[in-house]
Amino acid sequence: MPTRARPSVASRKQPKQARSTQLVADILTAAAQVLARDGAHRFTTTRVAEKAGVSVGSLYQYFPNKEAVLFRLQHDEWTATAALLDRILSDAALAPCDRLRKAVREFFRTEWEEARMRRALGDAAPYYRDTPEATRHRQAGRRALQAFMRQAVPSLGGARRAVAADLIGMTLGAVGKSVSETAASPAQVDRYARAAADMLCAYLQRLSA
Amino acid sequence: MPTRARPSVASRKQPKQARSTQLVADILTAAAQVLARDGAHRFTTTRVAEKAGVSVGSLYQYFPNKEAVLFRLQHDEWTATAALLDRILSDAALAPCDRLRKAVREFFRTEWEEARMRRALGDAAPYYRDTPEATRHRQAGRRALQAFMRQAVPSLGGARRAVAADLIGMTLGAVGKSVSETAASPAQVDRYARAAADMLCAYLQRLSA
DNA sequence: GAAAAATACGAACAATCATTCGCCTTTTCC
DNA sequence: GGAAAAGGCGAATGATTGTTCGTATTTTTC
Repeated sequence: MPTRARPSVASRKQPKQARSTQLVADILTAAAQVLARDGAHRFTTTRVAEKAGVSVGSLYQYFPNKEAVLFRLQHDEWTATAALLDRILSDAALAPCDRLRKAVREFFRTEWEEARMRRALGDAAPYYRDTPEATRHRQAGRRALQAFMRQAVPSLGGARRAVAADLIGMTLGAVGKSVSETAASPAQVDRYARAAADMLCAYLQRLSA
Repeated sequence: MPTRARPSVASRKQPKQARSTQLVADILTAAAQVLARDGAHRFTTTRVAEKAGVSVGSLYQYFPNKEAVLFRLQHDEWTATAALLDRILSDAALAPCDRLRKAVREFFRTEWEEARMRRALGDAAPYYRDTPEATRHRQAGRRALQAFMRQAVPSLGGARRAVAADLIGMTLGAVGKSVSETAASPAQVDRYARAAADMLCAYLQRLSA
């Protein structure tokens, strides 16, 4: 696995014509399929290009390196997940605890549905984990959860609230990952989601008391 | 990264003389150092052998492949962690909740102290994750936690108790990992440990109610 | 002390992969 | 319609790595 200079994971150049836009889309679709089918271990640019019906050279015209493809996939996942959680957690029509319930359930479900690709993306994390873009995503997630916590436990001091928000975020992400790798059926996913929600709600109530 | 036939991760042959026993020990020490220093990405048998002051050929006399070295490292970690948690969680002198507190604190601390190697071992998980030995370890962990839960919430039905035990296990492991990768100081580790213990205890009490 | 068993060695082999670059084709723009 | 820009191609390159195997050394056995 040769490692050369790392031009970050930013895009190399923007597609300007319709066919190149399609080409990038094809590459991303193929990348997701290769990741799910062959695993992070066998995720190679050649294989992705082949699956997409495209040449390797073309791939490198829009992605500076392999990491960039993986990061783009993860980026899209993060964006979708962030939108989902943001929508649920800021829904003032529901009590904080109910929002959490709903968030856990929806999140666990989507994680489980794409379990194979998520797992492979997790395995590939070392490739993109430490990029500035990844850090920015994590920060955005933290802020969203802290905003939620301000509504859920307004009486709690800022420092302790921040720790609690981090803990909930970690639990959501980490347990979600565990569940999606462990659970065998949607029913089982829901059982774990219910249990996790019970736990988080119990924690929330203890914090407000 | 060539992948050939996989002779599992079992030992290839047992050292019979003193010098070979020492050689295996040197290899494992070197492996831990290489993992911590260079990361899973650059963990190669050649590098390990070099660091150990030993030839690659010798390494392959006692380990069937690279995975086996990694698995052995993880195996030793698991064994130590299991002993630690078992000891704490079965200490009848403490209330269940206090055992959990102590377990979380101790576990988070040891995770954090070896953060670099743990993270790299986590990155290397795809190499050994699906071996029967790994499954056996996970099963043992589950059983220990279920035994604890029988004492902590005896009134709860078996099925729900099993789900709760799994959830606590996932939370402990997954959040511990997150914390060890995130926390910057022992004080911060303890803050997270306290918060996680609060959460788990609140859950335990809700379950008994 | 000599044959046998165990150990140790490390150059060589066989894959695999990320990435480039010279060349050709298609689209855009005037 | 033709020049220029954008897109597309894929064999070749340069590295790295996991693992083997023939040979040399050390220890054990009798």
